[in-house]
Amino acid sequence: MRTPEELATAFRAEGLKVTPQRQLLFRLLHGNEMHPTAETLYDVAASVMPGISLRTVYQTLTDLAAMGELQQIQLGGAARFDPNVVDHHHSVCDACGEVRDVYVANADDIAVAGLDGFSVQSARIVFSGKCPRCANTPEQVPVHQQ
Amino acid sequence: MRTPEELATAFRAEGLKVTPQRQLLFRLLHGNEMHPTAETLYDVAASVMPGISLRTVYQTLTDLAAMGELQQIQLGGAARFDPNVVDHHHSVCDACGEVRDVYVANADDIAVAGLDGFSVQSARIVFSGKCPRCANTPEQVPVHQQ
DNA sequence: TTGCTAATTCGCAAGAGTTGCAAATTGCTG
DNA sequence: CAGCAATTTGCAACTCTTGCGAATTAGCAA
Repeated sequence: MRTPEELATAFRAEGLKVTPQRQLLFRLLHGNEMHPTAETLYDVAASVMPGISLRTVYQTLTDLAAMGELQQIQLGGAARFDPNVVDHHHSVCDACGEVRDVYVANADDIAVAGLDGFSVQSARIVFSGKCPRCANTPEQVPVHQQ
Repeated sequence: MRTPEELATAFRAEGLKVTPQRQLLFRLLHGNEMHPTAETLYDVAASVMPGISLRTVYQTLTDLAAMGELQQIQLGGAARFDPNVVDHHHSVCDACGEVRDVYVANADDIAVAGLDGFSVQSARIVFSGKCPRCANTPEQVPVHQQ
């Protein structure tokens, strides 16, 4: 995702308005590595700007995703949003639900059978397992949030 | 997923009962390559056994998934269920929503950075793009079902 | 600066997908 | 064949997300 300033320009260029709500969300998302859900982001936003609505957060996230500034991750439950649009993948801890970025070096080298004629636009890998923290703490209730 | 007969035995071995509803679902799922949702499967089941409830379909799918007989695929929208538990991955058509099985030969060879300490239990790849049929029919309304 | 207009915000209702619950039913074991 | 625990069902409730309409507001031009 680009900087809040660049996004402001990009939004105006598309005829979209740069409201205080959006500026706040731009700032909260920029460089954010927590893979927040709409609700999580809303909670943080609301603590800074009490009147903001969850509806607006959804709206802005949708806009950003449509502009390719955000990657939307579906893992079951609420969608996660990732401002990191560099080619990368994700790991998900089965115990605590934490999502982290993972970089796969030779992803393009994988040999594939079965997609005859299918034109691949993107490939996304999700690694499931236990994060270092949870690997040592066997029984734990999934939090599904950071 | 094992055969309906083997599943019947396996269920009884776990103290679970083998009801007509479950037997029907076992049969409908065995060798099924359509990656149905719970609702889709329910529709087919109900056409054969009119009284069956959607709740029971969810229940049985959950049981089978917990026993490792079914792979549950989250792509946004309703969950898909795949009785193919051989190591494989999936492609999803952005236009029609069709899900197909994809076999990745050297999936274990991929070099990964960023999962320091994370113990991977499974890796799932989803390829997005256009299926052969939709690649030639540019503008189409997504059906998200077969 | 002012006014206009289209975009946005916000709250609520509604929609999709899924799960909890309790009463009635039914496999399975002895 | 009796008894019990598992299952089935229907419904309500719950989570996540989107549609809608009225009130507000950013951005542009004069």
